[in-house]
Amino acid sequence: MSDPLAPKTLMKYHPQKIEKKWQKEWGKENLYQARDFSKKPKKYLMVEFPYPSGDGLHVGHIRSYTALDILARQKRMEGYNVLYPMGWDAFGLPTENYALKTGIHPIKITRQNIINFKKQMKSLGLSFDWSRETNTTDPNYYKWTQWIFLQFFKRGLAYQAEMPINWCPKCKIGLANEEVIGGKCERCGAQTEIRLKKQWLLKITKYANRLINDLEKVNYLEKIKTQQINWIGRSEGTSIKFKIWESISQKGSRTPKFKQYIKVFTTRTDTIFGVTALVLAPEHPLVEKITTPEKKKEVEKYVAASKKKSEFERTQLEKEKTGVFIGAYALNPANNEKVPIWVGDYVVAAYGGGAVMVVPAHDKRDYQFAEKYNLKIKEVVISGHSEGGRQKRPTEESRSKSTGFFTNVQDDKEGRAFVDYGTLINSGQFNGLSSEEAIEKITDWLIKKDAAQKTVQYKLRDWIFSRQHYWGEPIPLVHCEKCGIVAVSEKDLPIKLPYVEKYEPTETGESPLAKIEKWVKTKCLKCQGSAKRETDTMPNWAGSSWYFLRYVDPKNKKVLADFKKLKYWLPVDLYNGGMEHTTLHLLYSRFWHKFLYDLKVVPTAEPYERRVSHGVVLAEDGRKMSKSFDNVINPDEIVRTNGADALRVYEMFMGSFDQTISWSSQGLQGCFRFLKRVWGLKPAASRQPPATSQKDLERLTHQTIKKVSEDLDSLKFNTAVSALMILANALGESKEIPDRYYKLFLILLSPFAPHLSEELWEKLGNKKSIFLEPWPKYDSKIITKETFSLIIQINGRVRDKIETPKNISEKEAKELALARPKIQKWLAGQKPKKVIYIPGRLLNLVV
RNA sequence: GCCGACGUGGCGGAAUUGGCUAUACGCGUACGACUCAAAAUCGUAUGGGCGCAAGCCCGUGUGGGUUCAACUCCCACCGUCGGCACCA
Repeated sequence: MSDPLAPKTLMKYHPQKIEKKWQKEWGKENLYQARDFSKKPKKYLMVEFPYPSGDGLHVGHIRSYTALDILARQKRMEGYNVLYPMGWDAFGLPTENYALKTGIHPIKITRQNIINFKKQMKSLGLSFDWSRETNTTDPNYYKWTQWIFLQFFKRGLAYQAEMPINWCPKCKIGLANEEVIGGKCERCGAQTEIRLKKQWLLKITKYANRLINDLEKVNYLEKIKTQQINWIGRSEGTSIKFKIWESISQKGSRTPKFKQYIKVFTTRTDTIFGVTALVLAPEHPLVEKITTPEKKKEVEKYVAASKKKSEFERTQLEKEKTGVFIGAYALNPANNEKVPIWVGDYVVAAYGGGAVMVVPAHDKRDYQFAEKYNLKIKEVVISGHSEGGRQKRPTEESRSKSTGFFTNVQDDKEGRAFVDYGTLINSGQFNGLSSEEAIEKITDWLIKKDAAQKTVQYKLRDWIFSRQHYWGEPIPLVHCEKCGIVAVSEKDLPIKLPYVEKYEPTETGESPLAKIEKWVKTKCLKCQGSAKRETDTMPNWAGSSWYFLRYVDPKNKKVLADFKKLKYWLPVDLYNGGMEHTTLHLLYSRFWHKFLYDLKVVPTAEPYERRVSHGVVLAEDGRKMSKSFDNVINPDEIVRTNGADALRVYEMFMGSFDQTISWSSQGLQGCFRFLKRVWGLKPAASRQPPATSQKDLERLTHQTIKKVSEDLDSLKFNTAVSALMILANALGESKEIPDRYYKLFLILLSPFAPHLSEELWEKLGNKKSIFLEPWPKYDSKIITKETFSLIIQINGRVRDKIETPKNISEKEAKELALARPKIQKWLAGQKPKKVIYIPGRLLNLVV
């Protein structure tokens, strides 16, 4: 039985009751609405908007949303005009697949899922500004996605090309290389294959350089920058022309002709004297033209076979390299040697022109290839003084060289190519040069002979932008028999997705939209003749590439967002999301933003000032949460049993924000207990505790203000919570807490556990929300004591501590130390040889 | 294979311009209080070894090194995790 004398305020902590109450209350007051052009300084905080799946909110989402919610609440209390919006990235395959399975229309499913997500978010007390909610599937939103596409098209940055694309036979959809994970479709997991298909592409490569250079302007985590740079993969090299020795292929003809040539890209021009073959990708246009008649059958068979393989299969390093000699030869422009031309599927068509020069002695892949087909191996670089100093393993390589490098490699399947920079041999006039020098000099020499060009290559490829699916933004173009491809008038946007019953993918690989004749048939804008709509749709990356702009002005009908408003709010000050989005999504949205910047539609060159990523939340068993493992944590259930505040506090306390972590139900209970203890703290306005203990409490409170404020700035939420726990423990020790410390504690706790804090705040008799209180400031005078504990070490080991005044001198410290019996014991009569004194820290006596 | 990170109690994790006898905070565990009992709650203890005790010694993956002083810096090795995929 409970204490009959206890007042009503000391009832048990029932989060369920107070949380609903305050969520309603906050909703009424519009506390979280951001004001355009407010005189307060602005702060734009953003989390990645979710894909509203049928599974509902994942506890990983909550980690991210809560973290920035805490910052948003704190920044408001610090006097900022905070924009913390939320929206829905709702186009995409899972919804479409689910719709196909159940027969419910994607529009309906999306609507239901959004309702559920929103309900869940509200039950967590997240302070989003719901008046700015956006949805990528809303025609008023995708009108502007289509508008942006039209600008790309009008400026020649959207183009069609017949592309060898990854084809997912299950989803019946073309995938960008970026979407193929391990040779498998990113979405459904089916093995992909290569197909040729006419596709829309966006010329992201035009922005490659700026996408690298402008990283200097922003504050991303270093590893995120590195990821972006590596993905773009800029490399400077040389494109070398190898003339084709055509006479060899023509029986009877004796005089060699060199009408055509093969362009080969290399970063290792210094190895050109070691070239012993060329290999073309199976897709290379010259393969068909220069293959000799007697080789034709064999080559065709090989090319056909390799087309069936996915890029992943073809490019496995472990896999044996295969190829076929096509009967033709080329001329090495450096030494006029005749080298055989092969076709091999380990060469990637889309990179460097789809042709490589084979230098077996200095490239691992080439070495493997040469070994298999008995090509010549010619050594042209040896280990030695290299001015660049880029040699990675000189000892091993030089040893193998001196003991007969190529005689004993037969049994070494790894290949022992010397791939580092070194000194040139067997390279005519360039012998003796370092690789670095040789690259420059040989390139210049070849350029003079008109046999080479300096070029920059990027790993980054243009973004394949069409999807043959229903649930995406229609591409706003029209195909006219007379005029070709014509842009839809901007006035006619949005081109709405037709509402139909059937939207199954077609066997032909065409979009389901192609079957809807009424929709497809239209008029050409130019000649008024009959025309057909483009039936491909956009990938779901499209809508998410610019949503942060729409939050600024979500209802604008004239432009995608008002320029003045953009100028007020941009850039996004802090953008948080999953590590898995730090290459593709981040790159794509930066690309779109730069394009819009060039059009003077947006005021900044970069969209996000600071980007951080949070770690994944794994299941309790350390595996990924998944229905099939039956280990998914349902947030609704936790809110029901322990309350949103406990869930929030636990998600912040569980570990370092950026690190992967396993869920722990017991950890959650610990945080729930913490809140229960907070609930039970008893403030007392009247009686004051003894002055001394009050002083300690005052100091601890100010220390906590400092700690929590600084930890929030550096996103160290876990240690901020721990500081709050320490303060709560101290408050719990004093029977009656002076109410100003109690209040300060509640304010510090409020961003983390908003409902509980608001409730307790109200119980104190406050009429206004705790979130209208200013964020407290600490007094550094109160934090610092006049005394400190001086560490006394002997030979670097701590042997004693003395509480001394701050400004004690070395001499005084030494005298104090030597007077201590403990120290005398350790010294055993010896005199210190050396004394190290760090003021305010320690005294070390060396004997 | 390449790139990046990391390695601290039974567990999640603190502490790194080198310096408060590393392990804050939380979990777990043990014992105790309350209870007929359990749950909840509260209290105490909790890295290892030796010791009755005072105390001493060893301890941040392993082995070396720099330093008065190393979880923190350097070298080598072992291990774990993440990302990428023959980029010429």
